[in-house]
Amino acid sequence: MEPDELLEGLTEPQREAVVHGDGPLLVLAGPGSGKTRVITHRAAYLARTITHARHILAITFTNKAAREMAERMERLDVGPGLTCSTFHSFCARSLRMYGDRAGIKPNFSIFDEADQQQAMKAAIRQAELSEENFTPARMLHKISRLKNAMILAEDFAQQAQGWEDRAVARIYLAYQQVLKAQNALDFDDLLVEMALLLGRDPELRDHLNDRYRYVLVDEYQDTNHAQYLIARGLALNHENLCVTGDPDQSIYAWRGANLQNILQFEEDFPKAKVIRLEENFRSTPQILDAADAVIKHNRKRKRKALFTCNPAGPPVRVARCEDQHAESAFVAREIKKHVNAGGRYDDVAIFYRTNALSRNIEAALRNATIPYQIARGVAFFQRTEVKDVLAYLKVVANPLDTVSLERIINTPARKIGKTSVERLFACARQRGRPPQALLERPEDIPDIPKAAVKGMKSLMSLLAGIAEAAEHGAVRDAVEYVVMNSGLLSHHHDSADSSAVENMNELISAAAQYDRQHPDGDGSLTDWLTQVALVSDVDAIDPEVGAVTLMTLHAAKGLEFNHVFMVGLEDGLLPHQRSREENGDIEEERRLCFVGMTRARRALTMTYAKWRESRGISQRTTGSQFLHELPREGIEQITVHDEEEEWRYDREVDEAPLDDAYEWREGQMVRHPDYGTGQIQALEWTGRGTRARVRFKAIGDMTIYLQYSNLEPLEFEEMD
DNA sequence: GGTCCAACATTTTTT
DNA sequence: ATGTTGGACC
Repeated sequence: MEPDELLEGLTEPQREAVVHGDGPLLVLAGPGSGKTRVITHRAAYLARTITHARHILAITFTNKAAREMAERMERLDVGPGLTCSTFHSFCARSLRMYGDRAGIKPNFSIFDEADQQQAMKAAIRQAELSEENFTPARMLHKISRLKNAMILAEDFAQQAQGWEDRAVARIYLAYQQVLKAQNALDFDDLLVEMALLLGRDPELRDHLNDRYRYVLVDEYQDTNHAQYLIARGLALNHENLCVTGDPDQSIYAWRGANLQNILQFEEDFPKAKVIRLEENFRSTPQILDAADAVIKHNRKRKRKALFTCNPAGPPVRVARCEDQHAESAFVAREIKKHVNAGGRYDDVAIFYRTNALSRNIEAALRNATIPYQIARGVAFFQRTEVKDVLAYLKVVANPLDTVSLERIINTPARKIGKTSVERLFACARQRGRPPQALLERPEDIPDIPKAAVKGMKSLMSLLAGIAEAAEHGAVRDAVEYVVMNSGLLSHHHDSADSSAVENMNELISAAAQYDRQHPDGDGSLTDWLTQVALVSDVDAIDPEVGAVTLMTLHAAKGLEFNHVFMVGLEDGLLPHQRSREENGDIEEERRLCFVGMTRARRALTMTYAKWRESRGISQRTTGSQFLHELPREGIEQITVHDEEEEWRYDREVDEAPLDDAYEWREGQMVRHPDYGTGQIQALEWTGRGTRARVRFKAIGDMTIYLQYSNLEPLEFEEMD
């Protein structure tokens, strides 16, 4: 392919971004503006003209995005040696290669959430604080935020003010000690250590700068400070850093993403060229207008002109449903209609704010025999039996990994009781040696019952067998060896949950697939474990699987579907209640809504339920304020009733102003059990919920919180 | 060491 | 309402 062919069919700004040669480049790309196309064509163009594929590094946030990008670049014939990777896997790989320069052993374990939890419990104990007051989950979150901001344990210990922060600092220090002792890094450490390494080791930095002469970071608006330092460090010498992103799609501030990274790019890199991609090639004008109307309500925002030349499509629909059952049944019915009219299941996606909302939808889809896939890739790897198998392999790969050792030492049972385990760990601490080293001679550990000694010996020979299998064979062989010889198979075979055995077999298949991807024997157990540790929810989604896709709004970023349903558009759900509480950010919720809406190509349906059941109780809801922010025109309203097991809905296309879709609106007549009838004068969304100023006929103006009052909307004919 | 029951919380979003 | 965890009991 000739370089010029790569420019065919591109708009002027797209073309400019593709041909931009050396120097920093910021591509501000609105939703559906062909960003991925620009990135892939740019990489191919660079590889064709001024560099080689092996000097190009593209960093994304999910494996799925990395995989897709690599495939698309391959199709453009970019050449061999290109690196497409997520931040985390790039860091993990680099640290395995170069970490020894910073005292990190190459076989380090990567601790997932459950592992972190265990390590944190140990740390809290070590810091002599109670799990009651310092819950592991909260501490992990706090420490994660600190790490994302590159505040190390030592730094924080120095600056911590007040009793609580000083306690957190002690826990942070202890936690890092626990990880260090186990030769383990958590997700955040991968970034932190890489950023530190780049900062402290100029020689390595130069080496990497020379290897990766063109660095490309996607979704730059979601980078945290550590990721920012990594991107900068990788491009320090050549400044060939191309970042793409959209401030309006920043949805990870809660996880430490720093919007300033993208907003201040031009100040960071004064020579930066800035290109705006504002033409949308994805959605209908109705969808784009609706999304634009919502996002315009954000104050902290740079104005951006979104436009599309796409032909008009059906109106954006807002469906008010009686309750969550009516809602999910409506969605299922609409999907059926779509398919009966010749549409495909994989045209359709359903988004929700919280994972808990998927349950109803799933039930309705199953009921209607609609095939669906759900973005829950990590769930598989969190299954007990899968975690067990992996823990054996992790112990073999990294003998210092005590969290994993503790998991498997007596699973399946080999007569090593809780007390024996405690004595083993106590003895290890006392002698300053790792527990697994003591297991070489279990009879030397004081007060261990004979049976336990025997169990420890059999565990050690099992581990030796796994190590042997891992050394000589493919990863598949090692995994299979664990499943076959650990006793886990029979342990789970007669358990009530028959899927356990299937899952272990599936894990073997996953390893086999990995082996096939590494036919030259360049794969390794450690590498596979890394890959497995870094899978994300969306990674499991196959866009062409012939099924409806279910996912959270967060997971939806970067994807697109012909028909999108967004459910649960309710006050407290989207925007989520938590965004109202301390340091919450309602604007981030609005961006989340914007991201969801702009995933839709042809059709967008937003639903909400008047009654929603959560935790066993049904509660009256209020429509999301974002619905009120939709434009006045081009919206179709649907009311979904629940009538005698027959789901029916009425339509009022464009006949009434949008506000009629909601029972709570200015001018609405209402009845209060104590104050009688009145009219809503004003509505306001506050920290405590939706607040209405009502002018009652009998007593005058009152301020009422909708969710706490038994206010009832009155139909026209009911008014006195 | 395994099973069963009761108490408990339910995590917004995730690499 | 439901799933998880911890403790009591076998």
